Amino acid sequence: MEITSKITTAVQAVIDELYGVQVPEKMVQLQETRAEFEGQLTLVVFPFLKMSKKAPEATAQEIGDQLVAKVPEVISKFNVIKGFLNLVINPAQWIELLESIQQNPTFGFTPVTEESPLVMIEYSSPNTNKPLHLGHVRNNLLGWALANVMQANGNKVVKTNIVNDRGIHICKSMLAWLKWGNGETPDTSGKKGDHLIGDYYVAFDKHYREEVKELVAQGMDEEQAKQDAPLIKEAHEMLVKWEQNDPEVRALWKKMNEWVYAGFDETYKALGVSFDKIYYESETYLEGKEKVEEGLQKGFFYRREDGSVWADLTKEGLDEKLLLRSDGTSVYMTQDIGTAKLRFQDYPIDKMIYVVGNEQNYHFQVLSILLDKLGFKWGKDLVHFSYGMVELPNGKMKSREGTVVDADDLIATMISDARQMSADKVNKLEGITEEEAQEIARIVGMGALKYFILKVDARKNMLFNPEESIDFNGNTGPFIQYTYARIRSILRKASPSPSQGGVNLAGLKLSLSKDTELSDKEISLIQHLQGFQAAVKQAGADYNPSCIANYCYELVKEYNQFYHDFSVLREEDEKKRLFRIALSAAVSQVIKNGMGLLGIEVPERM
RNA sequence: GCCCCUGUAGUUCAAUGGAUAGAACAACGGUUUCCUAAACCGUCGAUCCGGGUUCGAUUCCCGGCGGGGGUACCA
Repeated sequence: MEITSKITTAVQAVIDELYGVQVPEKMVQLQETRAEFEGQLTLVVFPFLKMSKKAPEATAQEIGDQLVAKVPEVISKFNVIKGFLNLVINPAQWIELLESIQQNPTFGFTPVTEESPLVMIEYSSPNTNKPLHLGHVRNNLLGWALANVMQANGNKVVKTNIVNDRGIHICKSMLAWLKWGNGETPDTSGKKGDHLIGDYYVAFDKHYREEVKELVAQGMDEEQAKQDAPLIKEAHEMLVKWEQNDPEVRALWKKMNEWVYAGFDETYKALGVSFDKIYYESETYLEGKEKVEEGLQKGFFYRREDGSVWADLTKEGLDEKLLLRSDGTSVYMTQDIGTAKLRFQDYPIDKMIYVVGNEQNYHFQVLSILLDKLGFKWGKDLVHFSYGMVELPNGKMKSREGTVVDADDLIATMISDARQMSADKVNKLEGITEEEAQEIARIVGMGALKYFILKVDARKNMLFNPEESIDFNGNTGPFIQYTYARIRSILRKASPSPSQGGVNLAGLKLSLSKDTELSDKEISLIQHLQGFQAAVKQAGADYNPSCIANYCYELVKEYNQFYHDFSVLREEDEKKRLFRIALSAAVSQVIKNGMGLLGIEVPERM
């Protein structure tokens, strides 16, 4: 049992004995003691003053006395500062804790069992008319990390993606390609499929705006011109043909979407994300219509004179919401209902999490109510993991204004920057092959990008300045990766024989002496290691992967100080040396697992 | 108009209602015969404004001001 929870229980017992009150666990606030005071754990005694009817200092004193008397882990050197009781823990306890961490490769994780609830996480959900940009990158990284975090908290996780593969936007690209493409393909052009299609989407928009401009010049009202421009009319005709299953349009649609998927797959692979089940809007939107009709029959919704179908949510404090247009075609909401239906058929979902930007907050508020009405048991408690936008120094990213940060470009830049960075440090990695150097650059470059995004609280908007490249120093992914690589280097030297577990020390049993003398820094490190459990739990409870990033950073900072001030392999006292090797091994293991939750790899050397 | 989110050093980010609000970047200064200096140490520097609740407020509540988003036939 970990130390903090042991002490918590002890405090509850002491309060009961002293004051005859059974306090809830939450009232026992144990925090890490600040560095300037002696001790490792601090009890905040203010909540107990009403029971003790004594001054903070006196209350702290008597609780401290009782703890020392009752709990062997607490030694007598406790001190009281105002309302804070600083406890000193028996060093042997820390060594025991370290051993248990080091021998448990899944330390901090709750195992998934047959009985675990099933959580489905939807993320990514791209449109197939343009390549992925930085906003998608944030979505994908968050979705992936969140899935890992949920699994680490003992949930069965199904990762899913709903691809928006139909609609007017696709028709625009198709039309432009027909008009100006000359049969160009990814192969003939050498372009990635999603970029090729994106270029035609841009081309459509360019010509379309020219047409509108001309019509306005001829005296037409701008709104009217936007509707009457020949190109947009043609695109609409194409959409109608698509819905009518026109073979030619469908064939073209299929071909172009395949190009896009091939492009997306490359980007997904580079990002290191994947899905267990992919849904396509073209296959779900009709299901949504059915479900809406069903709701209409049951009287949840109503039809207006023009034929459109609506949900009245004024009782819930919201507005009325359109579910089917007057021409019978479906809207965004209809599709989400249809997708939900299919998902529910496919999986016994206990909880559904949608990773979608915060501009959709209202949409998901409504969706939750509608799904609940339609009888989805998880509808009411669906989680909209609502993340903030990535902003550029000049504001939002806008495709039309050409201010998007392309995902593929960014990835390539990060990797080549990382390569450059390590090339500047020539003496370090001598003897490695070109492939190894490139692989390290990939790991480090992606680590920098991923950490940059994931360390920020997902709910908040974040800023990305393309002028300033993402850092490799300071509070960054490479900082953490570097610490890992240094530890692995130590471990290789400590135990060079593969049969001893030269590369993987996790399974190696180092028998540590309980009476090894420990420094404050070493105890503090063990304490930080223990904190991994809490970080994982909090990340799960709050749906907040940034907890893990912040945790890793704190741990690594602590270790780097230790590394600087103490020698591991050159320590002459064997007890201490073994202890420090074990401590380093445990830190590297927790770094690897923590970064793994974020989808960030760690290199053996860099 | 109405609804939601948000406001912390020059900049980018932290802080379950707890001790003197932490980091990083930038700036300036220091550390290498020593396990990887992508490291370590130091200096400078911040809670938008006004009330309230509390032993204690960056955190919770109310009112301003600033920023972002949504708002019924776009997704």
